[in-house]
Amino acid sequence: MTTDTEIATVARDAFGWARLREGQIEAVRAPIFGRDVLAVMPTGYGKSAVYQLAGTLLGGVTVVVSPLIALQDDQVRSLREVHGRTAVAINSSLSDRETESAWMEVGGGEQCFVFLSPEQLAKPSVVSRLAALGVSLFTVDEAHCVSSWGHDFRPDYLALGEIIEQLGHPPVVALTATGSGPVRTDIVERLGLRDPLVLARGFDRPNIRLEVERHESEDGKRRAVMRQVMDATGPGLVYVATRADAERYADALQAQGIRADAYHAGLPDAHREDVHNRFTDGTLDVVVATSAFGMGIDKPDVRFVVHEAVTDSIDSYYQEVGRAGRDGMGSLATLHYRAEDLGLRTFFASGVPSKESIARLYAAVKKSPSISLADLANRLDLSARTCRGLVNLLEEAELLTSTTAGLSAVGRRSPATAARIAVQQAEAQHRVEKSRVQMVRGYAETLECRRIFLLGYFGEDLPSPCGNCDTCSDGIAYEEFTREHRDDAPATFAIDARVKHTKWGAGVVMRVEDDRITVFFDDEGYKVLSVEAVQQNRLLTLLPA
DNA sequence: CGTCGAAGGCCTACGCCTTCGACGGTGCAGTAGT
Repeated sequence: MTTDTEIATVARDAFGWARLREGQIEAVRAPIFGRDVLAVMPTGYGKSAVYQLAGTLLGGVTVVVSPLIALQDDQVRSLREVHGRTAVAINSSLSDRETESAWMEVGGGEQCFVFLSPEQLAKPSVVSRLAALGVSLFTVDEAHCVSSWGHDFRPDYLALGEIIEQLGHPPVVALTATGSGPVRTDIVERLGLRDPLVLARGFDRPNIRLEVERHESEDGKRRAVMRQVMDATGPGLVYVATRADAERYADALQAQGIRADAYHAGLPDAHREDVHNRFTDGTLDVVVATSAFGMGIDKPDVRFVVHEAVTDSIDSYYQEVGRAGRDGMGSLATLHYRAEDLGLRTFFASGVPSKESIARLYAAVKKSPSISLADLANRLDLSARTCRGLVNLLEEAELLTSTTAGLSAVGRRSPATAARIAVQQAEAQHRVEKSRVQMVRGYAETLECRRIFLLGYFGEDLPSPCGNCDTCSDGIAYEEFTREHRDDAPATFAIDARVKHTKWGAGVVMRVEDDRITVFFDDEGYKVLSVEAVQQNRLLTLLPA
């Protein structure tokens, strides 16, 4: 185990870390031996150390793809100032001269970390520069963004797999703090990871108490949220669904003498930074935020995370909840649940592009094979982003391929047919997203132990009710648990089994209970089936793995 | 899909109700204009 010794030596000598966790060592070892790795580890576990050590050991250029410039700057500062490494972030905040000097530093011969956004990597000039230098390690930080943002919001995320190939597929390290089975599969597929080592560590956060409070009226919910935050002690986060709500609650809390402030993407950068800093240094107690507040927060003593509304998925919910109690001390996560709030999330999960726009784009590509994305956008008078989104959709529907040479159509279809297929593809994606919202409903309405439900969603089995959630405290969770673990439960499908449904096609068994079985279907998303119906009507057949 | 605010109706004056339309999240990059 020479390598483990080397890893430990570099950790100590170059970074000053006396001890590494077992998961970190395993994750570093993989790329050293040329193997891709997907590491799912909570913030604070030491994910950054994985690429920092692997990059140092491998030497040469380590690319780190990171979604936020602020995050990149933090990492660069830490690498340079604390650890004395060579590191640069290249993005639009740099002048032309600064960009050149940063590239000079990358090519300077020493081992170097280069932080880039996916948008930077979408530029051929950036990729060819990297290809000329040679890349030893390719890191994707916050890798769940590939899955959640790729389709429409930040489409350049979907091109990363192709970029990795263009760079000769150096070892890839993908890092994220969250990810259910389907999200992990999605990350592996989109990045084109080869036989990756998949590591998941430290999902259970037993010190966070889980609660759900149901509300009938909007007013009742508002009062309950206000009351809870006013009575709470210690720093905390309140997650809301809209910017207007963030400001409304922040104002109301301030009026009650609470040191609270709002945080959302509509506020000036300087103000956002100020809120972040005040929360970190303890002069601000409560941040009322949209989902914009999150990545990059590393405050150990957050005592509560209150959700004023549901999130778009359990993945997002657990990630936001995970910002509580990093110090291991008792903390509280409360979801204030109103069924009506699911509507907004379902709305965000809708919106299919028009058949006309797709047909036009497909026709244009057929007419000019090998057209570049930029030329295509120009010709159709679309924004680069809209164009990229449509191209991604067509690529996912296998109607277009994108190579270094440009775009070209696959097969010989009429624009109308292509549009019909692409719309079906988009609708399938939306069904999947809506089913993710429905799983949040499932969590909010479950009678069983909340933690068993959450960890089960992430593929981890908790052997007995946790004793630290509302359903456990009420005793309901134990009744459910006993009922579901009767000895006479009929044998069904195993977790992770690949199955085929008579109507919904192929899927993977996510969860098996006494009377229900949860399957994630490729084109439908999550579906909860009754075991009785499955058996009587032979709805599911086992597929070879 | 649901909520909120504006506008309009009611019909006697101020406020209450209904109806209708707008709006809702996440960030990069690059450009226009000071």
